[in-house]
Amino acid sequence: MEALDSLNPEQRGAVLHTEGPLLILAGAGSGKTRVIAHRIAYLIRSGKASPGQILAVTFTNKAAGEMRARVSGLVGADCPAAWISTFHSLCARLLRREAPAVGLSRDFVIYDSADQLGVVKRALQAMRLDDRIVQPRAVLSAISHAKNRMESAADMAARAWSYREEQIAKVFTAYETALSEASALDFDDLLLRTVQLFAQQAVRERYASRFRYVMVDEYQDTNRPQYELTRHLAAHRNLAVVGDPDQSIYKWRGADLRNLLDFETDFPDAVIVRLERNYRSTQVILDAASAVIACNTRRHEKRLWTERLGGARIVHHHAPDELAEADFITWQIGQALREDASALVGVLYRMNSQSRAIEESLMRERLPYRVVGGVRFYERKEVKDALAYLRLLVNPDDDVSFLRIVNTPPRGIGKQVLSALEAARARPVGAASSLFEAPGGRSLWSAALHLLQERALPGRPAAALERFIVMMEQIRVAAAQGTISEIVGKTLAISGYLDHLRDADSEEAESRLANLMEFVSAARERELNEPELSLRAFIDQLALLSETDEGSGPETSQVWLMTMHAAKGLEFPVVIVAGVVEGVFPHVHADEPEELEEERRLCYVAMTRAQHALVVTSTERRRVFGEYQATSPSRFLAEIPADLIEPAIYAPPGRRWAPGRPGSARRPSRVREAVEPYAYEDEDQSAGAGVRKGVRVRHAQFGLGTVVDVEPLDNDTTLTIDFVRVGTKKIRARFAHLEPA
DNA sequence: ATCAGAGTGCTTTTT
DNA sequence: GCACTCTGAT
Repeated sequence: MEALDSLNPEQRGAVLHTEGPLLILAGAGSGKTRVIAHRIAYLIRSGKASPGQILAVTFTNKAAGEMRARVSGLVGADCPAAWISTFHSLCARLLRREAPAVGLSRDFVIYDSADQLGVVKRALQAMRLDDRIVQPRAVLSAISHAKNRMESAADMAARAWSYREEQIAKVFTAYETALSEASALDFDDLLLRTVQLFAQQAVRERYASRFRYVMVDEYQDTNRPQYELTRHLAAHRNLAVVGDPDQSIYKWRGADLRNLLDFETDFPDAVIVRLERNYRSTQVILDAASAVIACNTRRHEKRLWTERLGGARIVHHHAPDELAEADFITWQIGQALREDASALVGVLYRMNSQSRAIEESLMRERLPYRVVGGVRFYERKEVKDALAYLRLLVNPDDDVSFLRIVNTPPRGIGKQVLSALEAARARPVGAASSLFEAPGGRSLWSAALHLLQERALPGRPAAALERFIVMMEQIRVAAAQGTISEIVGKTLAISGYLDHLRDADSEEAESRLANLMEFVSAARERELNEPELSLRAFIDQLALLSETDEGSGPETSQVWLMTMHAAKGLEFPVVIVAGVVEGVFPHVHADEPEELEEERRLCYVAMTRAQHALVVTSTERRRVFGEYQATSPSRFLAEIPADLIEPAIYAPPGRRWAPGRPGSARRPSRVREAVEPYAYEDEDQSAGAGVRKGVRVRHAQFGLGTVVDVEPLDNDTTLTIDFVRVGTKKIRARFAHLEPA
């Protein structure tokens, strides 16, 4: 067990305490992933459990993948038998096995938010409700909230106190009917149905002996169904949960901090381990983040410490607008990369819409970057279309997929046919008439079969519909054998999708074709990694991919753009937090004290992602809905102790638009390229040692100057230099790379 | 059936 | 400023 020597005493305690309930309160950067990995490895190597008896639940699939890799490294072998996954993937897997036990078809599909939105919109139409008064998104969020509280549509109807709420409850009912008729589950259903499954004692006992040791990460962000599921899974009480109350940022999604805070009440004999030593950030970053989070009133005092004393001060830049802000960020990234060609920079923002300006600036400078989240690959139209064919193949009742592709590419099936299908579906239908008839018989697919059988349609539409049905049967035959990538390829060919795009012969079609090829490659890659992967499991995986799992841009890229939420669990040597202004961060919508505290926790999460350097930016004004709006620096900036933050030394490249000459956009000036990189803390500590008042120096960016003041700082020196060209500047000696002149 | 153009409402955060 | 929907022309 020599591997345990590398752990500190608290971490080791958490690893070795295997029997009975354990609560690990892990501060940011305290090595909790390491602890969980070691714990799993320890359970296996000590013979306490076989890999198949271990269940570890993480927040994202990516985190699960990392965990798995770490465990393999420690154990010295792959452990595919160990269940390491997200709550949602776990539930999907369990339900695929046990579906009939809760009256569910094994062929259920998983509806993502776009699919859900489609269902709600159709329900609103059917109910003749104006979607301007009852917005689909609002309905969806009300439904999700209800499900998070484990309330049904009937519960919602019962407690409705306004006309609007009654309407929403009705849509909820219609939504549930639609999903059940399509044999579909939404994300929340995955959890709820699994909880329902585990209400059966036999199931509970079976899995309690199967999963002898259960671990749950990010426990502060679990919601009610996840909590119940955890209790069910850990009936044997060998449960270890890991969390940090200060990093709870998903209350809006139903997360309940009480799950973590009440752990001791739930398990009075729980052992508590506190991990307070931080291995990630410098003291400066930690002190700043701690000062900010300390402004929250409802919280337990916690002291994080590190041996990395000192560190560079946090850099703040206040830009005129979000375009100038983006240019500064690009410049700052250039600095960091020139200093360390292999550095990683995380650019974090409050909302996805902020990425555009930054992306454009990075593109202008040809700096490769990767966007995590936002418009994802698997949300592209063509990829969703391809997926819809596959989903309909697996489950013909999937109405959302049916509607998506029945006339894509165009095959003469329009409004007429569709309303005939809707009408036919509303009527009770006779006995099953085909292999493809679903048991429920109320889906659009079965309605189509009926209309054809009863010759209830005029000739031309009937022929078109029949061609579609025959085509799907052809795809089904073709898909009966071959690998997943081959099935995808055949599907796209037989459906006429590829031909349709080739005929279009436009740039857009070209890129769609490329994306589809990419999709086939992705399928190929997956089937190579996982030879036993079924088409159904493949589809499930894609539905459950999370924001952090996929992103656009090369995996190897050194600049990562993402929301602060998506950054949870990640770390970067350099972190830039953009748009730190009132209204954006904290968001305007966060007006309740509770919500404001959650924003502050988000700020804490963002700041503690940084290892060496933290840069924050704000703006004088920015565009909101295309209109300029004045903005002021966020209150969070004022909460950072003044001695830990300093203004950026940055010479803006001048006006983006030359006055009076519209259209003459100037690229940021060339001067930038001559700028010397700045250093990290492990860089030469003696820099600036020979610099004294009155000495003439040369700075790469500012040129010649005279030192007018020298102030010692933790382990660096602040120099005040009077430059010939740009006037007096305050500069950190270690970063300045000054030359004697 | 499909396209182009006009009009509208909206942006938190995500499994 | 954009993505989405609706409308009317082909």
